Amino acid sequence: MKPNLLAALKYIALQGGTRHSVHISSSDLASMLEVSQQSASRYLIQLFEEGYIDRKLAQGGQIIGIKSSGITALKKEFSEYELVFGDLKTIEIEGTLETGLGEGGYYISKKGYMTQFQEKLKWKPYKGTFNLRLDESQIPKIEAMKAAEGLLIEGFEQEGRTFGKAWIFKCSIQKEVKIVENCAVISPKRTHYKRVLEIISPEFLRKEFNAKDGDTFTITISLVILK
Amino acid sequence: MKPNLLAALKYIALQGGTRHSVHISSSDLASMLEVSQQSASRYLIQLFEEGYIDRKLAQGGQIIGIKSSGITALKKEFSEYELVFGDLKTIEIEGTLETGLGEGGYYISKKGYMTQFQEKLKWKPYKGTFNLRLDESQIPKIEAMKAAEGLLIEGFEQEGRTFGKAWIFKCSIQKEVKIVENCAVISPKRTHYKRVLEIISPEFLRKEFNAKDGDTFTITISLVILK
DNA sequence: ATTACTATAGTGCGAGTAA
DNA sequence: TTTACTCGCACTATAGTAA
Repeated sequence: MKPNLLAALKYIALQGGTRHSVHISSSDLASMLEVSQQSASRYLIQLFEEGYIDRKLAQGGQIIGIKSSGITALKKEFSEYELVFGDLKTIEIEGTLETGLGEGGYYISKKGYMTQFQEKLKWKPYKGTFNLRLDESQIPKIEAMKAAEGLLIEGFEQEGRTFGKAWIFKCSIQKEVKIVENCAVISPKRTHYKRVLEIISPEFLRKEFNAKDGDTFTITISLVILK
Repeated sequence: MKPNLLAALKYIALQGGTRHSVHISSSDLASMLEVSQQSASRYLIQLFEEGYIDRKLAQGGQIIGIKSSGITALKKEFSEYELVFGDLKTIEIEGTLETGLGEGGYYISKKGYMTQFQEKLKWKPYKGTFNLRLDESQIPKIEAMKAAEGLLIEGFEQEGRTFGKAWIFKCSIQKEVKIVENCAVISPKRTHYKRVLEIISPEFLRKEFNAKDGDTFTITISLVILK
């Protein structure tokens, strides 16, 4: 759906069009969108032809109702803005399992991290990480997660090396009908963005799910810190 | 700002552009918006020229940051969608005082309504209504209010006449620095929309505010029912 | 790989106007 | 008042291409 048709549809929604029929004239719409009456009229015709609205000409205007496909389009737009500005409590992200380089496992097994995990999560992570590869389309969700505040895991030095700060977010992980609660996503503080999400859990998740590389999982990340 | 420039700006925001600089190429943007690389390039130039973004060409793309005017534009869009789909707790509406026909006063003084007001609001309304005339631009807010659930005032019959159902919403009313809490908006259940908001209060508001017709007031309506 | 210019194709806009 | 058609023109999009 083209942006200016969506803008027209939004105007109808603002008049209450998602909840009941509204009486609108093409010149009302025109002045709101700052286009000519003719263009507004054309927009309404197009919205109708593309199945987003019902319309019926009436005395001094038209009676318009937004159809379900129109509401769907508006909601999709809203949910995108919500990722940027809304105060979301959970985010669902989809990814496919892949075998890491063992790096994640190396890092988390460091005592400096491990003691903090146990203290803050109240459970002891299994020694490896569960790595989900994400699609480009999931970047907005990752960004929304990074904008929230997780539990801070402090960095430390060991053997002359620096191990950086990280945020952790509690999450659940799901494949088909099976769900494992009490997992956590680790998000290194410095890296800008990454296409792989590292998850820790008290369980050995690969075995728990009987999973193989390429399997699709959905994780539900909690953005609120529950003490 | 034109809708398709806003759509481009939203894409940048979804990549995290409201919070930090992001690396984006014109072809990334092009494929998201389903336009040519050339058009996407032009959009970015326009967003820059109109002061919505900062940009700097870089290896394999460009580094883009959204400037405050860009964030303002996006937030405005978000707040409009919020009126339609968000679960708002309060809404602020502006209107100008006008003298009603005495009708509102006649209705609310009916015993059938008055006893319900006292029961549900815990105060006795002053005998008249305070009428604020609204601008067309406030319709979305009125619609958002009507979509919420207020306290239901039952209708009744008297002397062969029917007095209809209505919703009431608690609100405060403000002119400049003076605020009066404990007011309520009455919204008749049937009328489709009206350009006048009727407010009741335990006080004689005109006197309280030393107000005259045409004065501008802001009311803050609470959409959550506090028992 | 990029960005983004020029030139052309095409879409969309709005004035005029009929119903 | 409406809606919405035709039509001319302008703006916008894209192909080709240079840097």
